[in-house]
Amino acid sequence: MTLTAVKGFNDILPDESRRWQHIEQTARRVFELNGFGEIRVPVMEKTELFCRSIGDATDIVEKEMYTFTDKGENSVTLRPEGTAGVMRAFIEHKLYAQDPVAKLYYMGPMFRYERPQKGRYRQFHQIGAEITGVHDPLADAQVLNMLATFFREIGLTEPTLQINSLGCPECRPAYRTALRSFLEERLGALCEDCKRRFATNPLRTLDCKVPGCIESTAGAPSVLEHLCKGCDDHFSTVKHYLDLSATPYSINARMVRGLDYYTRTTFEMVTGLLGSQSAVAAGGRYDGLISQLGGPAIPGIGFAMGLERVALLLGSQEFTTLPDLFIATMGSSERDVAFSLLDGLIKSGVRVEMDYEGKSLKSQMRRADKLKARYSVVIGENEVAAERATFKRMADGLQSDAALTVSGIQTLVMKSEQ
RNA sequence: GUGGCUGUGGUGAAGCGGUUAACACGUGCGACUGUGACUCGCAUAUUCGAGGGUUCGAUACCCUCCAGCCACCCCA
Repeated sequence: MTLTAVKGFNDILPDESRRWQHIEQTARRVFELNGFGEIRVPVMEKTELFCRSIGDATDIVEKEMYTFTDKGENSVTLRPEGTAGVMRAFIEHKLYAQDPVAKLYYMGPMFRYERPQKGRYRQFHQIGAEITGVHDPLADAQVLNMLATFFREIGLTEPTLQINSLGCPECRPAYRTALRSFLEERLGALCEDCKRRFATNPLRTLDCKVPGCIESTAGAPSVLEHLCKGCDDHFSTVKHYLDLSATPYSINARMVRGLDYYTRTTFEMVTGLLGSQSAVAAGGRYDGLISQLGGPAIPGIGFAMGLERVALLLGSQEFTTLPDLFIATMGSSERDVAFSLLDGLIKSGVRVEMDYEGKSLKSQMRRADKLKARYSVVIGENEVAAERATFKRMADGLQSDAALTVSGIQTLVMKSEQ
């Protein structure tokens, strides 16, 4: 093995790729039904965009970005997430000017320089959606409901919705202070990581996995009890709408997000089936982000889901399409007829296969079987002369005679579809 | 960035100092010279992640490196 892919960058082979297409198509259908339109933004942005949106002090920006200087001496970065780029485009094209409410979705590769592990790669893929311009909790509820619907449609019951509110710049500082003084008293009992978190990001101690920390922080003050009137009302209304739309959820007051821009509603779709990668999709409200990026003071809410993780949850479900017909030929003179048929049938929407290399009939039949073709037909001199052939239904070996023409075969194949 | 585990064919793997590197699946061809699936036969790793070392001899033991996986950190 001389030349291999870059660490953490994977090839998606056809079988896997079909599973991905199924996920993408389902997302498109559900999102479009909700009135979202796809936006396609570049995979690379100016580094500054991510520093200003995600937050300079976050791990993503500090140590996980693919940042380099291009030939024009500009610092550019392969996008580590989607929202920042979408919001940059939103502002750049003044989308708010033509419609106060924008509903956008996107899908594509993201890049983070992390140590690869199950469900986490350096190039990974996300499908995300954003609503901008709506303060009302109805937007939160629609986004959450849409996400839940997506998972239901894709056939998964496993990831479950957890919601929380992180408050706003009004009430969060007070909560931070309260939490900090609570932690300060138990600092000795916390793990090394949590001692560090106490200084850098005290909220993070709440989702530490070390048993000792879970125990010591059990009685920690809850964000939800420190919300200001506005945030509290907002959260209640979100819950109200979720109940109205029968969207199942649970409240997790210890849920923390890794990006600085989140305010108020935050949420995750979590699973216990992916080891440590429990978050399959996550997001939240970001009321300050757009203005922070130099745009108008417009609120937003959105989420992103990890395609690799959804694909893992779908497991080995197959999404292959099988050939309708395999054409076997006796000799080289029949291959012209076969190829013309193949061409005509494909053009009329029939999935056909034939042998490429003039192999023995036995080999061709074996291949027909291996490809799981529904029908097979053998074309020899007699068939060409008579313009009729015997078609064999592979499943049970039943043979039937039909015209050796595109329309003749098409009817035969279509007829047996029901 | 830190830790643990693992590296034998297309795949799953046996072998743990001297073997034709077992077996199974897969793949190709044939038995059936105009028909697949079942069965049977043949073929399919000059080589055991790479480089050193120990030894008469190393896939096996030692060292280094590399890769993969999983976990931590963090995150979708």
